[in-house]
Amino acid sequence: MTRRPSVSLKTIAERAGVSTITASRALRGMPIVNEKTRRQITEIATSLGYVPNRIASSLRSQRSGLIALIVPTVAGSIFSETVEAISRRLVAAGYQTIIGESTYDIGQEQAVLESLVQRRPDAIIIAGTNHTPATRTILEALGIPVIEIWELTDTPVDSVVGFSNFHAAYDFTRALIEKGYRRFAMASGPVEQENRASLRADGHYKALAEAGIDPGAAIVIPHFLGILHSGQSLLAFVRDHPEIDCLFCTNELIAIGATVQCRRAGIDVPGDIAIVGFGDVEACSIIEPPLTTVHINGTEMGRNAAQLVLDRLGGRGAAGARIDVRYAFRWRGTA
Amino acid sequence: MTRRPSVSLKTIAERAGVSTITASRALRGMPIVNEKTRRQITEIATSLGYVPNRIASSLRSQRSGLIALIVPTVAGSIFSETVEAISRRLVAAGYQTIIGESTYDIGQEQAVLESLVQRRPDAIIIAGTNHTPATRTILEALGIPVIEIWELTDTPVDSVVGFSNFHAAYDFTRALIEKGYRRFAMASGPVEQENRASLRADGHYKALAEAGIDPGAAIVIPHFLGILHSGQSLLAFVRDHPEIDCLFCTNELIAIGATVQCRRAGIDVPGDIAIVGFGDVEACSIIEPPLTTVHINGTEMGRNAAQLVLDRLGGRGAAGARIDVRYAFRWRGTA
DNA sequence: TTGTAGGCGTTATCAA
DNA sequence: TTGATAACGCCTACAA
Repeated sequence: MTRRPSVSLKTIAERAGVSTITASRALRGMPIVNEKTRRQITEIATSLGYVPNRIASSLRSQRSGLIALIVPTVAGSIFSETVEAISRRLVAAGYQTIIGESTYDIGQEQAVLESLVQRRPDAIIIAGTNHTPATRTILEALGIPVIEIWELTDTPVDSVVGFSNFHAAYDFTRALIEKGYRRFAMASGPVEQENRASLRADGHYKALAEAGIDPGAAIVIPHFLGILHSGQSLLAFVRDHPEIDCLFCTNELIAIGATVQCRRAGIDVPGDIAIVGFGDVEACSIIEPPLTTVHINGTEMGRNAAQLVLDRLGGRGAAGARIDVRYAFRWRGTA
Repeated sequence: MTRRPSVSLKTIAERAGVSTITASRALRGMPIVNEKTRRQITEIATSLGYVPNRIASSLRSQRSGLIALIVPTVAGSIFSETVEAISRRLVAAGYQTIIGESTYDIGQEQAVLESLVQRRPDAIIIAGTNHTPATRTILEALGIPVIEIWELTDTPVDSVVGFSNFHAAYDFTRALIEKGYRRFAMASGPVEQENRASLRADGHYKALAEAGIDPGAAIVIPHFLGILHSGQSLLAFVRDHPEIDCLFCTNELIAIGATVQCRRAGIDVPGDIAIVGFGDVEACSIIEPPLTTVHINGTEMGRNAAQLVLDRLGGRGAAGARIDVRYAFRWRGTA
């Protein structure tokens, strides 16, 4: 670990006999620099192992090259497709994403935002459309592109890329009713703060109410419980409610856990009980039987969000964009 | 999007009738500041919506509060446990991780490193111990803590937290031989650059050679193919090699794909063929039958790596740490 | 307990 | 095509 006397533009400029600004221009590939000069400067920079200081650059240019991304969690694969898609595209354009986790809590979301904002990101991508008033104030005051994702709204802070969780659940439930299911129960993550789980629950219940069907029992599964542990709770729940013919889960991890544990306990899915999820991570397709669920295109959301950011930062496009990536039902083996 | 005339320490200091350095000290909670003064400054800062500029702070203090983390990919859940554990711990200590993806390529790893290093991270955590010479040079010249993870080595750049991929595969294969398997084949991701797949393959083959067992056929599955697609290739491979009694996979995703597709094709696992994986993502436990595999503790690696970083940055601990998180066999249903 | 002076490394701006 | 100057916002070092 050699503590190298760090080489800066000044060092290079001195050796090349030019001013620092010329060295800067040369290394940034600005065309106004004489080719011979540039070559010489580049060579010196290389031989000295020069590493540009993006911190200084950010401070002076007022552009950090950072994009803040806030999601509930990066664990568990639900959001990781989106995160991956966003990072890939932004990295290709020379940006670095900095990720914050709200842990499904808008208070924590605000704390995370306040922390990320100190690094002066050039844009923000944030999951969800329901935030604390303070969060909204901050987002609006920032004066940078803000893209909300994983939901739609008519009153975004700026732009939004997502789908209607409410309508997806509503439509899906209607389709299930049409299939003949009548005795529903719901399994969900914590329903609060107008989060995705609550919007999905609302859509589900609305469809049931319209059809005059009893909402049935409900069970709440804590976040981060793990698929098989969730499944154990759900198995107990299902056993306590033998009348259920369709267990509606507001996320796919819960549904996978329920399916696997019911099967292992000798309950026939979908024979004895149908189980459906919401969201379509890869694990949905590998269990037996594969899960019937609502497919959400996390990658497409990520790509669109990143593209919006790039457009805005490139001076193209305006605030107020609204992209609906829709959803699709995957009728597989569990219903 | 109000373009607020940004409020800096200077603004606050002026309103409070103190110098900027006093405002700085007050807001950083330095105890030497008079309590009354601090309260006043804090109030002004809050009312003005002051957001500290970490870029300026980083530049002046020479500490960015950034930890660079380089992994092959964050998709696919293999490394996400580790990433998650690292981020959680570092965030709690006030650091932000910036992630780079090497896409399983040491050339790309170098490119990513060169990019991240421009942001002057306070430490680096990097997966793997085999790097390009240039990468190693850069890491050594940086003069900051460097933690290599997901492998062990006697010649780390600095410190290392991992396990021996070679020995894990070697031991696992010996255990499989003891179980009675004799006709092996191997399925692996690209084997190159002394990566984890190649180290695991080496360990496997060494154990076979010592037992005088034929290495058998081998198939390479490209990265990022997807579990079920990989499984299709593997199903075809298995059908072409009916003599195999144990398919040794160098990662668990491949093994899951093989198991699922074989089962669906009516091949009995483990009756007709045993299938084993390496690594233990959650998906291993939800398939039928659940996968026999080598359990790797990604979370523990992450926690340890993060802790090493914090110790070093806190002035505790020294370079040269070596933490072996070991591995364990999980005998489940596929072998 | 508070303040002065200056610089971290880069780039915007204006001038030549 | 190149350069001089200054400034981005903060914090280190030293002084009072």
